[in-house]
Amino acid sequence: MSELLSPTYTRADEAFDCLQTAIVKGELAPGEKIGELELCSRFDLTRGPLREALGRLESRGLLVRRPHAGVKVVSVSASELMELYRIREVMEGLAARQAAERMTDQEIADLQATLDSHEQMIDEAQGQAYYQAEGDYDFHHRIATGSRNTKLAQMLLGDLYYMVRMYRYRLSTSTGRPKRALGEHRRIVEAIAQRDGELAEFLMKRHINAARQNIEKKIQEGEITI
Amino acid sequence: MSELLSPTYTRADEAFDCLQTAIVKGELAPGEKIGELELCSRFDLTRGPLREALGRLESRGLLVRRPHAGVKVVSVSASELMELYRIREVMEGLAARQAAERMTDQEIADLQATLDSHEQMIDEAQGQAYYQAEGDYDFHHRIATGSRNTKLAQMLLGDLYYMVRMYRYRLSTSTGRPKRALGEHRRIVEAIAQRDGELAEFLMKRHINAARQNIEKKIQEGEITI
DNA sequence: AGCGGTCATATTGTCAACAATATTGGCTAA
DNA sequence: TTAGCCAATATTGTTGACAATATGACCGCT
Repeated sequence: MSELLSPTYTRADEAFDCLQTAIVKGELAPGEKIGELELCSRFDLTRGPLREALGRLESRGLLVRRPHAGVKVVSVSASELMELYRIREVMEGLAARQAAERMTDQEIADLQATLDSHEQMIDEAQGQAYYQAEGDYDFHHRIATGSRNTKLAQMLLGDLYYMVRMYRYRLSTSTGRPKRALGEHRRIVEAIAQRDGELAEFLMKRHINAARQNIEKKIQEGEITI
Repeated sequence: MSELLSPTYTRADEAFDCLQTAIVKGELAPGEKIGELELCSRFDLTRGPLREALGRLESRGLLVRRPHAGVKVVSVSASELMELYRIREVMEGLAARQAAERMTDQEIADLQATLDSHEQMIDEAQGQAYYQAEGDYDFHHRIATGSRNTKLAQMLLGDLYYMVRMYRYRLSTSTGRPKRALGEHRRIVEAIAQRDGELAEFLMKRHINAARQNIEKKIQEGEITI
């Protein structure tokens, strides 16, 4: 974790980042009860900053605390994961619409460039899953910030994406349809480039809906289990 | 603040609630730099729990902290308030749709009953603004929880509503259109009662959009200032 | 007079000891 | 043998003191 990004990076920030990535990467198993002192020794922290970080993480819904009883990583059911995608659908739809209205030409050009590099990675077919997952994350990240809607970006980047990524890591599965997803990305960017917010919203909603159905199918077929 | 609601109500919880309501009610002015020790003496707390609460509040976007520099209540511009309504539009639209699919008949009956009592309060015309504001909050609150979408309800009740209410208090203005809003509420509940999720979503989005336009107009006319 | 640098101060960040409470194991009695 | 209760223990919640840093004033220089 880069201690040098911000000139003043407090221990609490460090604790927050460490715990968040640990939870997302599955190093802290969901449902597992975990003690404060154990966390302290593990991440070389003291309890003060740790507790402050725990408060933040609880507020974001990544873990739950019961007074005097300890803290455990939140465990979300398959149906709850589907609910997350429903939320993403409407919120990212809005983000796409506002991005179409507000992104600069430069940002749109950059976005198209990243799609090109994503395509190249997929064609080279090495480490597909990883690159596709990161590429997908990168794409949605840019749309969210491009919406110029501070709170919207904050909610997407700070809340939803971390929970979704948590499952990406645990399932260690990308969408499983990289080419198709890339095509959908391209059409969304096209709509944004044409400043057609309504179309961008529609396409984004359909894109996320497709991803949700894809995962739902896999769960029902028993390919993946939560 | 009721210390008896939860059997174990920690100081940090107390601090969190106190500060949140103080911010929402405008007792802590936006932009105002405020010291920790001042907050401690004001709410009779010690710095440990206070800092934990500050972390939570920062995570929720109600205040910002700069290391070694202090904490100040977030100040949101008029345009940012409008952005909040855009988010509400899509999220509460989703909530209404899912509520139509999932609320129990009993819950729907209760919802209709609350609308009746709201109507009565408005007709009696005493303390219109207050009751209408509370009634409106109550209505949207029930829809959010009725969606059975945990994360959605959490984001609406825990994040957005507090920020919106913050402005309600500061402007000390309800929507200014109680009768009309009540009629819109009724039509939404009708759609929910008929289990017509699509219609409920449409009506809810239009309802919030109307509220947004109403506030936007008032701001442009200079009736209210932020 | 205006500007830059330095230092004192006050405030925040951090830490370690103390108090309060939930859990767990054992014990007793039915 | 099992159910319920009680106490010991370990963990969390809280507190006050210590260290580090940003702010603001003062002074000297240009």
